[in-house]
Amino acid sequence: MALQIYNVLGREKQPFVPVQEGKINMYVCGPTVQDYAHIGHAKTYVSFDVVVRYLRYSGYDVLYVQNITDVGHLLDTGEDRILKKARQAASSPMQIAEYYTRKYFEAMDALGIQRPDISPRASGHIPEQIALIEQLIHKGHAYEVNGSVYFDVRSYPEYGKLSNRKLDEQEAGTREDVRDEKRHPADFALWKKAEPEHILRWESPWGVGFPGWHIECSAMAAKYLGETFDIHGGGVDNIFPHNESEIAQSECVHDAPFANYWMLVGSLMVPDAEGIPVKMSKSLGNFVTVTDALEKYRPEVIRTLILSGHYRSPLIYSDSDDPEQESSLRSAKNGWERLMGAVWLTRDAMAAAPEGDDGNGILAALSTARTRFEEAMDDDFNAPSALAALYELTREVNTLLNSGTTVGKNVLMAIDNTYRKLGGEVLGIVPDKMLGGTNADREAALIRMLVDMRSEARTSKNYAVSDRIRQQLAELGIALEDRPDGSTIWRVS
RNA sequence: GGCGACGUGGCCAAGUGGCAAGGCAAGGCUCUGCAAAAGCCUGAUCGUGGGUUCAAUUCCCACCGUCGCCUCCA
Repeated sequence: MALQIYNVLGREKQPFVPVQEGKINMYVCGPTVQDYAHIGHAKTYVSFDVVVRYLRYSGYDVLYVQNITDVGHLLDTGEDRILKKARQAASSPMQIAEYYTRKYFEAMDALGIQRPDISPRASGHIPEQIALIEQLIHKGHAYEVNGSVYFDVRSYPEYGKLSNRKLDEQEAGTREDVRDEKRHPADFALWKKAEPEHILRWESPWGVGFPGWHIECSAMAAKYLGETFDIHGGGVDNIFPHNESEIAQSECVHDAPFANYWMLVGSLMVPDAEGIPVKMSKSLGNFVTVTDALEKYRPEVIRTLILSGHYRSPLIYSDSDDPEQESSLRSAKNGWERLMGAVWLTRDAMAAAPEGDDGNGILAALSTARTRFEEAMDDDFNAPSALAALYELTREVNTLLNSGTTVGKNVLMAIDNTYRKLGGEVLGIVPDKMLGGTNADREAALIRMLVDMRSEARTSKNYAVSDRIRQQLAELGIALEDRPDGSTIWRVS
């Protein structure tokens, strides 16, 4: 089956047809770098990471652009967020933005998210934004008032087509101070005049000021991907006004469709005091940073959790050390460990396996798994269904490898390759190696040595020694498992 | 109030007009020096009430409930 994508523009699953055959231009709204990245960001960016990985796996040449918004947005009070933060920290705004930009990349890297091909900064594209605004004014879609420029929503009849909103049904804007300047309450700022105390400021044809929130995405998407590109992604919470306004600006400037397919990711939810799920967000203060989550769980586990739900659905994030309490993370961890158990078993067996095709009955299961996996992913990137294909394969692999029959090296390599491709390359939940770091090989050899010594102790029924080795390794996070054939495998727990 | 999404076994979660994937948890079993792991077995009238149909969890209507957006948010 060919790739189908649920297009928010039209609200239906559609066959995917790129502008240029074999090539995909894709833009995803990035973060505003004004605080640490939390698990909510992780959900969105892991989801698109897997989308990009799968598209590449499918043979597409993908150009993936994700912006960094570092010019700040307006607060209700009219105060710039980054500016406010800078004042608190007594640093310059760009210093704050740079700090959180670095932290953002660190967090995403740690989650195994492949970097976008281009991560353009809004602050580095002020001229492009000004150029767009000038064109909008020239074409009658925007107007200038007192050094600020607003988009005239009534000049664009399609305004609201993404979020299904009608102008006359919207509540009037609440920002009293700016409402007077607007011709229509739904008009939004393209350029804002900077008050004297506002440090983030740039020269423009309308005086000193700073760009509105939505224009940077229109400017950078057009610059790197062209007037019309294939996929635009982001979180659903930005469907209005942000995404809607991006479309309006871009289509009015270029007189061409902006993005052909809109993919919006469901929000990450966290139970409140009553156990009712609410969106994780900075303003509610109910967020868990990526860094904190990674202190307790491996990145692959967090990815597994995120992929256990469809990208469009909200996902409940919960964790508790109390075994009686629900923990979606613990669930994900246990499932992931079972899957990885099969992977380690396969790789471990490879070292001593005879050449040949013994046990090649599993090849049919590998083929089935791959087919089911691809069918799931082709169907609007149905990761939970794809994951299920991997879990079913895992049962068959475990059965084979625990059956005591000989399995040839070629067959083991085929199994490993399937996990590497689907679980590693596409989903990013199957690491290449058990251990990371520069001394990984040496460490593995040392562990192997202890395992061998323990085996000798067991053979001579010196269980006091063998159990002590196992116990002490366990305390270091290395779990040993004795196999029916007398061998022992180890893994990081 | 407007717009949108959703309600599937204890929890999470796919899915289809025709006997309801998968994961976690629980119980039983097999294997085992112990441990661990793995495998097998056990469970759902798919929110409620109508309607369409030979047949609905799947389509339509109503209702109840939950969440999101409408203000900064991925």
